[in-house]
Amino acid sequence: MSELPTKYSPADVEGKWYDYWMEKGLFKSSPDAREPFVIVIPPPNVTGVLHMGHMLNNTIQDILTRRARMTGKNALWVPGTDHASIATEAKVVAKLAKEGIKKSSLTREQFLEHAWDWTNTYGGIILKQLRRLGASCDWSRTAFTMDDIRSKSVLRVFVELYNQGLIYRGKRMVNWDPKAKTALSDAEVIYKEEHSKLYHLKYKIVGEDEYAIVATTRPETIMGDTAMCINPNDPKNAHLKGKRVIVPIVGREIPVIEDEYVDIEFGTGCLKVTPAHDANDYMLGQKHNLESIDIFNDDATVSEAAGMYVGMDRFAVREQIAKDLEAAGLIAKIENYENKVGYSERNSDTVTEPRLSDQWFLKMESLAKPALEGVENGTIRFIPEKYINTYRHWMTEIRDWCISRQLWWGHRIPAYYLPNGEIVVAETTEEALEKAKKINSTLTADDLRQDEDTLDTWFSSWLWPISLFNGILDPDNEEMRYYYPTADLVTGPDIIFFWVARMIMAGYHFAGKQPFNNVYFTGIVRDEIGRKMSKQLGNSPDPLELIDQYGADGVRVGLMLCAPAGNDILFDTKLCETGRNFCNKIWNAFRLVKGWEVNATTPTPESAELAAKWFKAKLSQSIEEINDLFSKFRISEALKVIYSLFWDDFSSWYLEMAKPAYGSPVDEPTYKVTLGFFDSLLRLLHPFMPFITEELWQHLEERRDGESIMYAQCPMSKEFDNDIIKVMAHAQEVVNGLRNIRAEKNIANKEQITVNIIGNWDSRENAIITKLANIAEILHNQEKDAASASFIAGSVEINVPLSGNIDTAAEIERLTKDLDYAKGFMASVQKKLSNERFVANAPEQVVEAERKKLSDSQAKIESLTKAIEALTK
RNA sequence: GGGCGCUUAGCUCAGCUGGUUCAGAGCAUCUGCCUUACAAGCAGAGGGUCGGGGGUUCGAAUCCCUCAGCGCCCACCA
Repeated sequence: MSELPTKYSPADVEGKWYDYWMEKGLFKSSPDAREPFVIVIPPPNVTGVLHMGHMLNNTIQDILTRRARMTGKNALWVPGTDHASIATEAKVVAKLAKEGIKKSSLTREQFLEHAWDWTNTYGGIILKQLRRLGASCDWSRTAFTMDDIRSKSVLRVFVELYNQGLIYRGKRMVNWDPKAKTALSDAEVIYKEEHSKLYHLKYKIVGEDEYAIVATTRPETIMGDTAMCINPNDPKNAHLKGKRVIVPIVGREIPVIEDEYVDIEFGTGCLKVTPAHDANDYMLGQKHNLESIDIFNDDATVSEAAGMYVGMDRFAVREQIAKDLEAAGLIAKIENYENKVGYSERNSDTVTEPRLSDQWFLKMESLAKPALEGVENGTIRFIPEKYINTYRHWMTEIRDWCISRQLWWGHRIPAYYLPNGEIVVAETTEEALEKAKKINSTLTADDLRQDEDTLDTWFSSWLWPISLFNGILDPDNEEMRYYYPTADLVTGPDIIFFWVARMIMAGYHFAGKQPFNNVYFTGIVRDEIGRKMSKQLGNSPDPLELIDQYGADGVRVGLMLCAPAGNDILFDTKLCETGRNFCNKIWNAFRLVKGWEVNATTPTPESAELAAKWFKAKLSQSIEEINDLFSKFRISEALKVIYSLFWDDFSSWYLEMAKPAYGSPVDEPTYKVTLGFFDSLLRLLHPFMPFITEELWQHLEERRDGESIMYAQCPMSKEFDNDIIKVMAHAQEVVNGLRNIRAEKNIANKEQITVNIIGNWDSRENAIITKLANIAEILHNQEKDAASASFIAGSVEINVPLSGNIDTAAEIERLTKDLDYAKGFMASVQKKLSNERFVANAPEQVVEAERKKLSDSQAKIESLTKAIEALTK
């Protein structure tokens, strides 16, 4: 192996092993006797490309899946994509527009053809990109929210819920996206704080020369005003009771109504009521039986009904009408004002418009109840737990879900209108006709008109953990029984309501059980200065370029090093360097070990034997720690433990102790035990760094065709010798002290030194320090040389006689510094121990520990004092 | 307006049920090394009154109160 290059080259390795895993079918899973472990992927947008958020998310899923596989479970990670109705339809519309084709000039069928073309061209790129990351998904199961099974599942569920009376159609005030020309659910509106203006408009009181002033942020909606409202308890507006006022410019007379909804303190206490364009006004309109004038078209241009400014855009009208009002002297004042403006989640530059329209809704209350219980009673665990609060809050205040969208790309609502206006709901046209015939036997298929709307994308993804196993269409199938409920869900907290909560509801409602046991919420990936990574800002590195540059393993490690659960991730490409460097470290450790010449007759040196004993214990200790961290989903910390185990304990200490002198062969037992350690370390590392570990594991010894570290078992911790760990820790302290003296006294590593040990000494340390600190001779309790340097390790003084000149003054200064510190330390311990209440109240162990501290520090002070005395002679 | 969370070394963060794993890690900085696995490396070093104030306790980074700053989520105040 010595001919191996000194640097690890991911490009030569990653593709090779991914192909191997695929060829040998190692990602595949089917039900068997083992315990199942399932993760379903949060389906990315089918036409999306991989960004850093996906990288993080999927790295975690892969780590969990690979680890489960290595602990004997039948691990399955199911991949798939989401049709993302609004986003995809918007992209297709934009593409057609570029080609000079208007959506309105196409039939639904023609448009869908274009959409499918688009999907087939760009679809699934993201899944291919995931392979570069090393994702161990069972690709043979790749699903799409609009494929056959998933589509049928959606329709089945719609019909079922309709029959259960949970789905209804109604005219409601909904959030409207005037660009996509569709309704949105409440969750799809994002409110942003904005600087706007508060216009104080003058409404002339009929029959008087006085004006009532109304404050509004939306003067353009005055064409839709059908009342003015005051609070009946408002003394300052009492004179308006029963009056009528004239809408400025429009000239329409409207009544003044009274309702306690109005905030007396806001503005003048007068509210203009526009029932068609504000949710609250709509409520007032219903209550007071007001006329409703819809002054906007579906694209938010002014409609004929407004009677003026027809065809203008809502924002242009606002400016124009402000000017016109000003000119007419009907504006009392204009103030700067901060308010929240709603934007469409998927068309982020589009301000949503409250709009009255016929939509389909799903009643949520009964669905929410078991879903809330499942999380509260711990059946479903949230990591981190803080999101339980968020979830509870939303679930208890849940509102009905607007599930219809005025789009073509999606699952068309399986509702059919009869000529008399009645509705039948059925999974297919044939069934619908049958049902319709029961109402009117003379009807034919042509008499039925299917609803034009499609369903919210989330109405398919909420079924994902069930529909992936065909659990909607065939609830009691083998896969459902085996794989459901799934183990872990890994997703971002930003879709806790959109997706997580709804999946839980669907899980209990349709499968009778929770869809998953654990939900791991990742953080949001931000750049070095804390900004969310986004295309617009251009601050998101291209994940594939990162992989080219640092290797998939390097990027994975880089991401995981900064990714504790639930915390945002400030991502810096520097971290990928750390990851890449770690790959090199592993690579070079391997070069060292595999480069050893083995000799069967060489006896095992004591240092190597001790090192092996120690590392064996250290390994078990670390495995325990790692297991514990994994059980708490502290994946980032688990990686840090393994990282340090490999770099510090294995490479810096173990290998240095075990490696044979230059040019000498290694003894066989040491070689074998070292390979064994390496094997264990690779297994521990594999979930995090799949490629390099496979490459080296395959080199470690001859492997059968089809064999892979993917199925090697994760090392288990065994009972370990704590004593040897303590002995080593002390020896390490001594070695560090000696290295320090070398550094300070400029003693080259090649130059051997003599050590004089004063105090109690465990002879096992001899071999270790001799090997690591290049020691010629170890003396015990010898008279100290005047020209020598000392330090204290534990309660032992380590004295190094220095043959050459020594800066006595500097040495005294150094030792005095140590002495002062030790004295101060002892004083604080004494103070504690002389405090009667401490001795009386603190647990025995703690007091005992303090006593030990005291005696240790006394010994230390004694040694230091002697050392200083020796120098001052 | 309600809720949640954060503030520890120059930077990013660990620090679980108060007490030798309590002041830590990585990166950055500085010093010395091309020591035959690794300069993408090795060996050292410096650096923090744990956001401010108060309290509980024998003992507080850790528990409580309060103030300040930051972030996120929810909510129909025009």
